[in-house]
Amino acid sequence: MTFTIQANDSQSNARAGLITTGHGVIETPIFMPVGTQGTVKAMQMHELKEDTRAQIILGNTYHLYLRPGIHILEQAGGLHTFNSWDGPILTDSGGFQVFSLSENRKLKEEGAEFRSHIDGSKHLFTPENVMDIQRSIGADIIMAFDECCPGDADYDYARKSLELTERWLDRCFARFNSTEPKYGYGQSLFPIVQGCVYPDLRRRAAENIARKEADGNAIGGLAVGEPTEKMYEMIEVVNEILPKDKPRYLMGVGTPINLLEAIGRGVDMFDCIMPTRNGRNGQLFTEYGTINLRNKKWENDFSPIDPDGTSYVDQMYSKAYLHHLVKVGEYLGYQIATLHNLAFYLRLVRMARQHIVEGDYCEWKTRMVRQLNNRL
RNA sequence: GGGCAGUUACCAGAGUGGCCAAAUGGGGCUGACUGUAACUCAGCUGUCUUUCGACUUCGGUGGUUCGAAUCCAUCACUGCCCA
Repeated sequence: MTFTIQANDSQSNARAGLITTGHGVIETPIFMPVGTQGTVKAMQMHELKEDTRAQIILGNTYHLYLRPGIHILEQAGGLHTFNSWDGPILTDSGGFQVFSLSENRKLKEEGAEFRSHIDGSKHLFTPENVMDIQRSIGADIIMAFDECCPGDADYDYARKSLELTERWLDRCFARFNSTEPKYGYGQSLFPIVQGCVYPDLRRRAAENIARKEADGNAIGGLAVGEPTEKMYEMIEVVNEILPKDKPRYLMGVGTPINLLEAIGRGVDMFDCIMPTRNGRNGQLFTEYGTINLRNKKWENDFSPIDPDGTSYVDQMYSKAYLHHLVKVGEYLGYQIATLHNLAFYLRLVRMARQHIVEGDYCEWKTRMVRQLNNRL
């Protein structure tokens, strides 16, 4: 995997670049749709590729390990052939499930012991087997196994959590470096900066990770309950230290405004469930603010879903029709809303990229943030 | 014509003397959702009031009772059964 920077913004830390993987090139900054269980919910692969113009999607180690199971993915020849997505894939390590399934797990030095949310069965995730599993899934970018520390953790907890994550990281690299890809194309391991909202912990974590000289670096443990300003502050602290010539991935973030703010602070990659889940729950994102489709006000608004939208659904269907589909719970409603939202997120990062290249990113961002804040 | 069962809020439906403005679903309105245990979750849904609270309700009317959605009488309507 290689990363080349094509343009730097003169007024901010924003940059436009190209990531080259075994499954093609990614133009950054980029948003990566989340496809936890081997599918971006409600989306066909051709819709992802042609209509939302996604360039890379996510999968999740924890979910894919439970179902369909690693042996099936190996028999299939990896996730790409299994799900028919021929572009790049990134897998999360299960570190986020250490956080979100915290009632069903036990942390130990060796790893995290989980109870399956499906059948209650016990499983142990270690840095080593998480690397092996991600080798078997065959993602182009695989993530270190970490503890995603809650945003409101106290300093002592955050420090201990970070120390564990750092010990796990060394074991991740040891395993990763002593194993080979299984399907004939390269894989890259991204370490994850933790440290909660404490600048000194974040700095220490970033310095440690910078020394690993990984193909790319991730910032985790943000947007997990801390104030947004803290998140921005932590991104600044960390990006001072993380190598400038490697892609930076802000995990799990976020709102359209979060993306623009983070891009301005030097982040290149994002993923978030927001466009997909919120879409299924009736929220649309547009350049002029968010729309709650369930609201009565849309029942007789026959204007297009998004006159500025680039996906065909934006012009084809009216807000009133989509309001109806969402209200009655029709599958098509979830599909249209998801497609629109993903297309919007991808268009947003393309616009960001273009303004970085053209050199007016900051002015554009200021204008956009004001609009995006609206509630329509 | 006779018998039986029933009539509760937008709908369905519980409640059969005080703990009832009345369970629970659905529907409606609003909100939440940030590396997906999420097509999920939360709040509100008689009237007035920000809250406390006040007021008006359980087919109609009239009773019994300190007190009635709940008991009695009667009328109306609905369903089923027998002629």
